[in-house]
Amino acid sequence: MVKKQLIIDKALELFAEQGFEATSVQQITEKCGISKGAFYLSFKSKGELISAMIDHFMIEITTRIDHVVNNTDDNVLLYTFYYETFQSFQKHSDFAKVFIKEQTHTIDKELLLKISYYHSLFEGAILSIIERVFGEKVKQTKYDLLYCIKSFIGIYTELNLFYNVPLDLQSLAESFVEKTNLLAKHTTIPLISAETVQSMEHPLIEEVKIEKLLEIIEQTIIETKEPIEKESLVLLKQELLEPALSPAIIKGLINNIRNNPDCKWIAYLLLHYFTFKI
Amino acid sequence: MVKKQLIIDKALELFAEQGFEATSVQQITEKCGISKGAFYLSFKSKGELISAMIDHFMIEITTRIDHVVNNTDDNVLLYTFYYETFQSFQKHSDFAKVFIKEQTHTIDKELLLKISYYHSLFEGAILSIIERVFGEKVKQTKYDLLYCIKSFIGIYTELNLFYNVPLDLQSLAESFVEKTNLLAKHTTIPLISAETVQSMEHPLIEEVKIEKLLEIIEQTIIETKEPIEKESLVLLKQELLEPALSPAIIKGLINNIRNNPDCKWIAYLLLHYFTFKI
DNA sequence: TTGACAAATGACCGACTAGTCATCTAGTAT
DNA sequence: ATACTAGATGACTAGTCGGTCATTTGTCAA
Repeated sequence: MVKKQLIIDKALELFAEQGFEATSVQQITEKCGISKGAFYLSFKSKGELISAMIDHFMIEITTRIDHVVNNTDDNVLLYTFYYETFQSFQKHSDFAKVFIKEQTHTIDKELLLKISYYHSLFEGAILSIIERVFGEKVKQTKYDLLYCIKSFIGIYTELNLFYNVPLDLQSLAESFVEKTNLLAKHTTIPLISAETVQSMEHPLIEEVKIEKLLEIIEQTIIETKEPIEKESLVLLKQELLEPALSPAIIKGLINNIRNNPDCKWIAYLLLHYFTFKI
Repeated sequence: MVKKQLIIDKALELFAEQGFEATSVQQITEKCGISKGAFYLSFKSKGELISAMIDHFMIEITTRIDHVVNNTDDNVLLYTFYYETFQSFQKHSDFAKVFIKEQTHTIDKELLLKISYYHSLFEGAILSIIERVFGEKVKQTKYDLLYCIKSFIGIYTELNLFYNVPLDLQSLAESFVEKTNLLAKHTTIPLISAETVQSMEHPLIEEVKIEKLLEIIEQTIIETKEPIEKESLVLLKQELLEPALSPAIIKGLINNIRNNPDCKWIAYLLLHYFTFKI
């Protein structure tokens, strides 16, 4: 669907300037050079466009960071994480702007749920990095670190996306690594405990259930042309229903699909599903 | 004007939930139990209400933090600053929510200017604290520190205002003081230089000019009943036009007016005007 | 050339918005 | 009792919004 992508692209430009609410469907269709009716042939509603847009970019960003982090040595992990995150945000800067602006501003409950889902994935990634890099040493202060890392990324966001400050991403990442290490090594007064995090009024995030996963896979099997991807998906679906294959084979099958844009989200979900399982 | 205050209070509740745009004048008047017409007797427009609201609370918060900071020893300055800031935000939590949510979201240029004006006052306060506490030692990294302190406050904001996490403000402030000291003492890789800050695309903030100051003072002289305040204002106005009095007398006159709610903003502006001058 | 079908259009709908203004009301002074 | 006035009202205007749908257009095969 090339039309869908056109609408997402043009709408994103407008959203970045004006926000969701202030941007009308009319403005979007004018920028696309299509009629208002044509918009509703691609999306059921304005909300569905926003939802699709968030999925599109967050899948892109999440899978990329995840892949890089999973294939990096512990000693440069923190640096790589910062660097790749900044890279991702820079690449999709319009989207990043919108996402940050709207996260506190949206009223729509389903959208909020979606946003907090991706946020929790991001937090999970940071926590696993903290555990890999610092381990037991930061047992008391790992949530402190989590929030500090998040707010360091926030500094980058503010400077780069909202004030257009030219920044060297490498020295930026280095600087944040230094700060993170300092805080990890010397912090004695914990700020946020595990209980504090528990007590937070998080919106209930639906676990990615196996049924949902199967549904996505089936849909993709139908749409995919490539035979290797198709067969891999069929086998992986079989594995979800009836575990039989060895970890190496599973890993291989996931690797078969992870470079296909239509499959990378499935690859991400399956990877996390099986690592948790095994 | 008790009606004006009623509208500000009720509107703030709605803004905190829904934001400026999503809240209609109708909703506000319904919540106040007044007619739509009555709203426009108190405010020229919806925008003027928002503007007045921001002034009302930011003057409150700014003057309070400024006063506390100016009357605190260097050795507990950082702690006191964090603590008082959190206190202020907690006290005006609805406003804080709105202010944070809307700062990236507003399109209205005049409003943006107002918001960045108060932001720059806040940044100025933090910078002067950094200089007092750490002095020359953080020459290279003082802007790093500025942004870290700002983002620490952002952590508090996120936890307390948006996730309603119960927090002990004292240990929170202690924890942030420790983190700030760590970063100040050991950071070797600067992130943000003075040039970086210069290059930021700040909206042009109008200096508070002497004419504007005189205007506000004259207006307040007319409105004020208290004879001491009135006379102090008259003398201070004279001093602005023709410097004659000694610093001690000026300080005394400012002290005369700074506890009066209608005058505290003038007190703040004059204090900064004269310390810069002398 | 015709018929069939999908793609695209934009006039239209009901619901909402900020802001206005002729009208009304309650309190005071004479 | 009368006249005046400041405050309050809500129907109203002019406009925007998201979304719909009867109609038109373009593209095929027969």
